[in-house]
Amino acid sequence: MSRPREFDVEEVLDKAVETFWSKGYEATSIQDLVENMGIHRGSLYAAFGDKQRLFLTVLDRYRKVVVRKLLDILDTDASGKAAIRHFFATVIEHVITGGPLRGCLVTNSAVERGLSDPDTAKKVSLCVAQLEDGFYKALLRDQSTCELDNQRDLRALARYLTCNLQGLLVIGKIRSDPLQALE
Amino acid sequence: MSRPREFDVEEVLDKAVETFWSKGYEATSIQDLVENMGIHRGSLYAAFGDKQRLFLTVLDRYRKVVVRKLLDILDTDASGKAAIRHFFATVIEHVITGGPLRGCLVTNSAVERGLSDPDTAKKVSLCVAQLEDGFYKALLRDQSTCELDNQRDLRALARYLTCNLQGLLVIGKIRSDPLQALE
DNA sequence: ATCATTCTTGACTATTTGGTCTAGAATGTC
DNA sequence: GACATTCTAGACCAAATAGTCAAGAATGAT
Repeated sequence: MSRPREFDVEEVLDKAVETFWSKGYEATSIQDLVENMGIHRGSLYAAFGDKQRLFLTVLDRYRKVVVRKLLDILDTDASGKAAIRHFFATVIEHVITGGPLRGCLVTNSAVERGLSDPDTAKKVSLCVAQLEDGFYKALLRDQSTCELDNQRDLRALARYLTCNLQGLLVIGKIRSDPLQALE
Repeated sequence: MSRPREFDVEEVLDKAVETFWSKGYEATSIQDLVENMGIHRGSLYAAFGDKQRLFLTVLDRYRKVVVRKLLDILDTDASGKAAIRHFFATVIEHVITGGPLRGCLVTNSAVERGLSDPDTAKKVSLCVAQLEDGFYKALLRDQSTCELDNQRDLRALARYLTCNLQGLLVIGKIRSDPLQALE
């Protein structure tokens, strides 16, 4: 009935993820997005709305792709301890090899925009809550197999791990040699 | 010999600290600074140079005032454990009562500008290194009084605490109820 | 093949950005 | 009090910003 889009939405969205991830929200101009996404201004606005809406869509995409992949590591048959160990090893690998120390889009967005934009804050909170829940469920497995003391407050432990994760992602942006930051 | 400044440099610098702290580098316009610092455009440029140089000066000021105050907590006669406990209690209090969840200027700057501006990265690294060293020295006290096992790698422990601090500051920006984030 | 639809394209606009400059006022020294 | 100096004040500028729009091209349904 009409002319179809010439670009793949998810494909260019991934380019937008990369751009915001590397530069942050404020430092990314529409021009940057146009160039990196490889589509023209008009198409961008037609397909994704304004910068703010695109950014929120980008956050969703990041959660569905990057965060999801991490959550899958925790959601396994292995022991919680092993899963959590694997999780952090992957994050560190991710931070190290993810090109120029760009950290994590969620963490970056929390710090840069969490205060000024409630919509961003909400999406960031969702990601963080999902991670915390992933830790919690992993810990629960260990408690059910008596690998973990029944008295331990798993919610507190999960929050503790989430906090450590955020710290690691910040340190990862500071230290050029991330191995130094490890232990 | 010449007309003296009508404003106190440190006083208006503190206003600049507040502004960058609350809004971040990119989101802060010269106009914001002019309004918040209460001096006029020309005076601002004459006294502090351009935006980038002002920001670096602001980082120094923050380190000398805010970070210094925190370091003093660690540098005490009390046991390392007590000092570190006091330290984190203060940080949390600081994050909670510091107005609208603005976190820590160093952490914020690390995330927002660490990648794109080497000068900022350097100043951020200095702050983080100072904090790590503060932890290290506190731990060293406990090792000398045999409160802490001689076998422990204090440098690793200090880095671990530094990482936790960063995580706490990020979580503090996300959670509207910081007590939730505590344990 | 025609037509309605929706795409792409790039020029366009109003606003805001960081930064400069000139004019005039206030000061300390002589 | 006169002068050199350095302040304040705010108009000014070029460039970049986010976002719009109109014209033409490509498509699918008929």
